[in-house]
Amino acid sequence: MNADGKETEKTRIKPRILSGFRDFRPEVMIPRERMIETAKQVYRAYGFAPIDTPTLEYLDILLGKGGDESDKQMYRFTDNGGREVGMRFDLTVPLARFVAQHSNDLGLPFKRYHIALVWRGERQQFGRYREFMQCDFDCIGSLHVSSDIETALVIDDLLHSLGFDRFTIRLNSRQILNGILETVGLLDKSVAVLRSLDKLGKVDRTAVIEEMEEKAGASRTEAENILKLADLNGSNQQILRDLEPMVRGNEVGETGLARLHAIVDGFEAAGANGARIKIDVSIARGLAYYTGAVFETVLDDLPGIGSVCSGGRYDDLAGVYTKQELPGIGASLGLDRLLAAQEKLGMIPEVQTPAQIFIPYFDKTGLHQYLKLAGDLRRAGLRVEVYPEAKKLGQQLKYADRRGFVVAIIQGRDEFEQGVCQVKDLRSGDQNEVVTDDLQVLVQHLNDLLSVE
RNA sequence: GUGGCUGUAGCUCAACUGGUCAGAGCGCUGGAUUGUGGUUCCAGAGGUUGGGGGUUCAAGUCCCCUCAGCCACCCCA
Repeated sequence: MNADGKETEKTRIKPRILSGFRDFRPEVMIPRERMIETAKQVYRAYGFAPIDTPTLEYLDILLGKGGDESDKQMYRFTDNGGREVGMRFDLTVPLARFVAQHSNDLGLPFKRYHIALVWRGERQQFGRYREFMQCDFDCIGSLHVSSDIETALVIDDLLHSLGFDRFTIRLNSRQILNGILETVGLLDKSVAVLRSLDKLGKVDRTAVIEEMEEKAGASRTEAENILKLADLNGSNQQILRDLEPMVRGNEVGETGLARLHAIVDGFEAAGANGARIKIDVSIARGLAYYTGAVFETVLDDLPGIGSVCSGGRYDDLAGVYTKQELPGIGASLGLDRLLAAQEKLGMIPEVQTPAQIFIPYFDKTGLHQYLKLAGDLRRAGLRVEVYPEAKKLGQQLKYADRRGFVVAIIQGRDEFEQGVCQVKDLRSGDQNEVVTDDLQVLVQHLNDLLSVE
């Protein structure tokens, strides 16, 4: 303000953020952190160990690993030292570099999880952003189908632990697809063919055939033969039976079929719900490096959001970085898509505070006692906030209510004199007087209240 | 990256064919005799109509550019 009482002329920068990038307020960050924490717990439960890698890598490390598209979508620039660098667009390529660089120290098989941001210069859409978080888990160094089964189990476990009940893990095998393409004579066009095949869910049959003719140079008969795959229907066992004649005599195809069988059987044998996994021969996954099983997970209630957890097996993760052959399998949880889904499905409670217990700063002279009580309760494992000002009690309770605190502990002059406190359940409004000289009693009472959902 | 639709207070929206059109509800802040929230009542703050330019006597309302959001393609978490 100047002498006239008017605001001084000043060039203000309008606060704004880049398209496709986001700010996170507490009410979205709280469920976000919870989801990350849940994913970590699941990964750890299977023995996956955490790693991290730089967001920036030398450009040649990243280029050409995920196909032309990922090259195009990659954020890249020349750094201040004149180096060509890129921001990672997934966590698999950095993993490859990481394992190639440290394989001597890591030992195989190596199981890791990696939760971090990745960047893709793509148009934003619902559930799709330019900066988003991936939660990868991979097992490097084993060819055994056991890790394929485990991958399916982890996906199942993840979705379950995140509170989703209605979802389908779609399973397919690149080996089967390649086997069939080989017998048809289109193996060299596999990428284009599979890309078209992948669209079957969205586009109609004739459009897919036309695209195969156009982009992959397939004949109409060849295209139609491939599309027979999509006609396969029914139970997993039924599809497996139907596939058998289609791959017979082709080594790759037969191997793929046998492995698919083993995954389905192993999934159920481990105690998971077999109905949750569904062989779908039309899913191919765009990524070029998959060579075996491929997974894709769709929420039954929100299929439009796309896959929320996908991955697959690759023979040679790090061939461009090292002579050592490193086969592996893994998948990536789409945290941002799942959060968008939870939001849309009303699975996210509106809470703006991570604390449960609220202590109003009620009696002006009681600050030390409030702080002491809060400290005691925190040491007992509770999350507690003391209001920072001695405002009117009603206003403080209003604040607590809005933020979503569960319990308020009210103490004024009377309570201090009597050695008690009022424990108020902010959801029901019920209030009980509890003695404060025995902390255990109070903590027990609070835990009882908090355990009620 | 390409194409389409949209853009008014923090949020959801209103304002006839360009002319008191800058509003409502919710939210927010404060109050309704000094120890109790989520109900009610009162008051207040808050927008140069995303930004810039143009047409016009006059634009939120028409045109262009730009930014952002949504949708489709591409691709994918």
